[in-house]
Amino acid sequence: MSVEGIRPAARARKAHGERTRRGILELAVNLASAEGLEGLTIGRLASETGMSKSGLFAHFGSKEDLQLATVEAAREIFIREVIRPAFAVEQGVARLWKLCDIWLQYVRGGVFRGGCFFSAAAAEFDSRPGPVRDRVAEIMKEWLAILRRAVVEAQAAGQLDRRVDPAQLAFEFNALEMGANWAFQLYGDKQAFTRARDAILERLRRHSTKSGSTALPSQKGKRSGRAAQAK
Amino acid sequence: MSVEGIRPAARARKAHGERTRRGILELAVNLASAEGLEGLTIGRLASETGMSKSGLFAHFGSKEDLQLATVEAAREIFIREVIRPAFAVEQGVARLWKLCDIWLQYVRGGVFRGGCFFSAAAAEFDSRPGPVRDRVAEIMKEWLAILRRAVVEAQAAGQLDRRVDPAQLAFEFNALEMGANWAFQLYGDKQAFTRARDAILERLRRHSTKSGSTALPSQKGKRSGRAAQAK
DNA sequence: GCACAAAACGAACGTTCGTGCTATATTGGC
DNA sequence: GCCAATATAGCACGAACGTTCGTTTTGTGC
Repeated sequence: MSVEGIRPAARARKAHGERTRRGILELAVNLASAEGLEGLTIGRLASETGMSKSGLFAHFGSKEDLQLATVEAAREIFIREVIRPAFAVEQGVARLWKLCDIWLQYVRGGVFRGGCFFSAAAAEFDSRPGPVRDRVAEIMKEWLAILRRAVVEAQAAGQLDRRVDPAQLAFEFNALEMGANWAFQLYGDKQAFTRARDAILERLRRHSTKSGSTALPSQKGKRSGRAAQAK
Repeated sequence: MSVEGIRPAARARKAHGERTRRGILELAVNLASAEGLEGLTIGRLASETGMSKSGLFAHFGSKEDLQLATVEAAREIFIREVIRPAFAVEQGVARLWKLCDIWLQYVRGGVFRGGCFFSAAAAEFDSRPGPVRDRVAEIMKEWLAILRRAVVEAQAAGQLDRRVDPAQLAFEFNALEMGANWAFQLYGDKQAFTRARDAILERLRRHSTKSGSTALPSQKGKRSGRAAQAK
């Protein structure tokens, strides 16, 4: 049923529909990051796009499918905005640092209206079993794995102390980032980004070998590091 | 309107109602920690308590009042379960550590079905202005202030390096704790508690003076610290 | 220009939500 | 044991939810 046995001949055409679908999802991601994936209502989304409820609904078979599509769209944005730029940098401490730094910028810069989409989605669905929860958990595991791998690569390159546990460091960095997101969303506290940044940098510096620490930004005055960055 | 101009004469009596109200809120807190404060529906809460919707509703003037009362009830539980036990310990590094340790235990032990009530509530309401959001933000600020003050006291007692920024340390500890909560809720990963614990302890030890470090648990083998703790 | 499928629409469905009204138990003070 | 206040129940409401249906518009291949 639904969109399963697609349309053998058509399919290739799919002229206009794909574009509107993209447009819908773009809006959906932003709405959901602020109001939650459950608070993302079809009526609201319809009026926001200027479409009718039923017209919009036809693009997805059910609300759950809409939620899953929204999660997927958010993942692509995340990859484009965070992962890709960080992977443009060479392996090692440099990339590890870039991953964290860009993440903080991506939240601070308001790529999503409600802060990190996945932090919000994870909190919302962590007690709500189902495909949405599963997919969100999977995606966040991907992110943690990327962080962990970056640590391992930095160690392999001789830039990071081999005694640090990659999973432990990934956990800590992720926690600090999400902590900054939390403080910013709840209090509008931009200093939280500096705090997370400082904490991560401090840890990176402490465990870096001489060759690794050249990949880190130069140490400015202890206080408030790079406050001028995005001002 | 609602419960504003209360009941001048009565009020003092308030015989039976208070008990049922307590009972309702106890259930409400647990439901809300799992399904969210918005997902906490009056009908659901009524059937869960065996009351009628309207009977239950009469205890609170509106859903928002119910949410606020639920938040307050959660705060009291948090104080009883975390703050009070930690304040039974003497000021200084010992209390600071106890605050973090008990927090982790309180989440791990499942005091609330859905993990830390306030992490969930903050994530849910951070983009939803109103009294509920304000109150939640206020309560979390209290918590951060308690952490910060514990750091200051430890410094005043000469147990902690005076150069560390109390707000920074409070931010980091809080982030690590919430990170552990996140990992546990999403993956059931109990190791996350060990990770947060290790990270916090490591930081405490590094900044402790000789007299301060005696207040910390003895350093067991680097690996997995106190895995046996609650098993 | 005709035919046909994709895309969008408008109206309605059954449910559930929060919230009022009104009536009936239950209770404490005299 | 009565009275007033409190506590709970019953019922109905308007709105919003996700979803379905039949119809109309739109766009292209022949």
